[in-house]
Amino acid sequence: MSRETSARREPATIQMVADRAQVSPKTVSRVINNEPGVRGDTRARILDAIRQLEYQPNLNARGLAGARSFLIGLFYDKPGDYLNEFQTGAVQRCRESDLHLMVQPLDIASKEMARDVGTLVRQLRLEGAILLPPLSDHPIVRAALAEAGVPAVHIAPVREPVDSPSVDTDDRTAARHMTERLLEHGHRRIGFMLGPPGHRATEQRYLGFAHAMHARALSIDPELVQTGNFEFADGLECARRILGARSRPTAIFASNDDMAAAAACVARQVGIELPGELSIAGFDDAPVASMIWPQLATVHQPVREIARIAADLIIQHRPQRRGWPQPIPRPRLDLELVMRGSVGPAP
Amino acid sequence: MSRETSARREPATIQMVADRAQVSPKTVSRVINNEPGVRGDTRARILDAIRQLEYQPNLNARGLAGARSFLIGLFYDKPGDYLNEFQTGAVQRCRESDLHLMVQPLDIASKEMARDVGTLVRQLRLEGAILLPPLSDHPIVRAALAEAGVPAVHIAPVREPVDSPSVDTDDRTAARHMTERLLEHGHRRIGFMLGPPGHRATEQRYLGFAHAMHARALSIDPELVQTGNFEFADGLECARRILGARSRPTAIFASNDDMAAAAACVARQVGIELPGELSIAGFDDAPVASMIWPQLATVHQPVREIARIAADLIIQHRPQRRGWPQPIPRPRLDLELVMRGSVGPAP
DNA sequence: CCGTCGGTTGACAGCGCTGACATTTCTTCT
DNA sequence: AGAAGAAATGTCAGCGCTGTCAACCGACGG
Repeated sequence: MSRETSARREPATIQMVADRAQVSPKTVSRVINNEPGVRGDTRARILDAIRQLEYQPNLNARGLAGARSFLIGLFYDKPGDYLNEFQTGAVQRCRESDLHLMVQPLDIASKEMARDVGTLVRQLRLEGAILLPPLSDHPIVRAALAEAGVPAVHIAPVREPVDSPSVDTDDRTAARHMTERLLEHGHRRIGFMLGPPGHRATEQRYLGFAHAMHARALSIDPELVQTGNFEFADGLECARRILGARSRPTAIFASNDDMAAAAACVARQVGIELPGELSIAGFDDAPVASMIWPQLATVHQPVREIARIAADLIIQHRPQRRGWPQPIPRPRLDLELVMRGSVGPAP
Repeated sequence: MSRETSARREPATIQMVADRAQVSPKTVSRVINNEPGVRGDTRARILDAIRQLEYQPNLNARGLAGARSFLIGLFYDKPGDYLNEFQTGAVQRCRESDLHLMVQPLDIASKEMARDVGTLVRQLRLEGAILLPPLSDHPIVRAALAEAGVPAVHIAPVREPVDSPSVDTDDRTAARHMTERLLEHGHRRIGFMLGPPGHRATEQRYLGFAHAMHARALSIDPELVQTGNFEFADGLECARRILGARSRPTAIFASNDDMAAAAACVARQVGIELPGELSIAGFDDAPVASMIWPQLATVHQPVREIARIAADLIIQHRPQRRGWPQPIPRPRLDLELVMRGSVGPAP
């Protein structure tokens, strides 16, 4: 018959469903949107018709008529495992509520970012936005979202936004615990690899580290605290500085796994045995943590969980439409240590 | 005044732009859609008005009226670096053409997949879909897409779909070259780690390996060829089998980097020195390849490039709407070897 | 028996834009 | 200058759905 695949049918419309179920389109609409005030048998009849016709409401039409979009935006700076996990969790949660996730990388360096955000947000009429760090602290993004009236959820912001929810993890406590573990293993000279400023993660993790050290009245040698940018390549440099210090540490605590892996690399290069001569701890429990040998002791981040919660906040918020509930929700999750081979007794 | 952020303006409509530019909405529409037949000065006037009003066309309305959606779907099975890179490239290309990317994980095991795809595709009226392996060979997904009449681009399918384009890389040649390098280094007993069946990648990579071996009249010890599933954890098992063989190989060629990393891990565990006693080569040039020590020799995949091409195929296809051009495009990219420390002379 | 009321359902307009086609304006040629 | 044709612009309906509000239904009380 046709040159195209044969089974291709035109999609059903709400009118067709209405006809079949002997009701008005409006009533079908009520059923689709789970509105109350439809008698049980009517609903059943409509549901039947929907099933038979394999009807799928047209999102464009729904959005246009209802001034909605069924879209949530996920804004991120750099791709990576974190994004992957987050995205997975967020998509899952969205699907449960008939929403869709638009991913949008935003170049944090670009000056056009405000425009980008505005364009996206207004074209798509996003119903909400999730900001991954370090975007969660970016004033321009925040402003653009606020101006467009899009409710935003901030993930691990350094400064909690007064008027939007945020989702956090207790990195500080976890870092303290990890440091304590190192101390229990007899380590006293411990190096720390900082992430780039502007990330809550690096701040909190260092604070936890410092807290544990000070609690034991141990001093932190500034030479052993170096700043990286959470990336492996940079971590190499950073690790070389720490391991090249006048007095070498017996342990290094890196504020993420990529940098920890870099430290392990450098150690190998210069012939330091792991974990015999040097213990290394990371943070995040990224895939790489278990892909190197010895495997990295680290702190597990329940990223998917965080994502689900973030998406949930936006979804829950929607029905009200008029600002967030008071007080503004700020869930904070606890973290778990994952001890692995990279940490051993001090030499 | 208001309790919300003050600057919040209602978005402009095409009518407002039309009024301001003293033309009809239709002419504004023409400008927005880059249609010909608008005088230069008129166009300029309209562009001006658009700028002044910061007008952003409502995608829902555009889609509804024009039977479009401005959406391209990216379907994948498992998240990972490949997805990350791909997504990045695809989003970039989409933005250049005013399109948006919807990401959709699809559980390849689930029996509901067909329904999921159908729902998504029909609700969103996707303008095109990109299938990442191994989805690119999934008959149910292919069928669901075809039934909905959504043009699809298949990435590295095992069997090229007759009626849709595909984008490929010449994995076979690259694998042959890599194997030749190993041979040049004096390796004769070489192990190979296969990926899961259903991936073109694993097939082609093995073929290239076998080709190079046979060209030198070298036999392949079946005990040294083990099947993994492209994942690290599984690679550990796989590597143990290979390294536990009666006669140990002097090199291992893994069909992806995660498994190669696993091989490196196992080697370390059992005290085999790298690359002194064992050389390892991977494939993909994933981040982990440079995050372990010694760094992995591997084959670089231009994933973003592939993604851009895939998105481009869909975008280019759109204007015609009536099937793909003949012959159906099947770009195939060449791959480059990245030699790194994990490969050295045979002992 | 009628009025009233809560619960259901429907009529209708319109969301913001574009397709098809009509109309106007400018060129060009005789 | 006038006709014919091309180019530019406009008119109008309608995409598929939902908000608003009106209409309807049956049960109940007086």
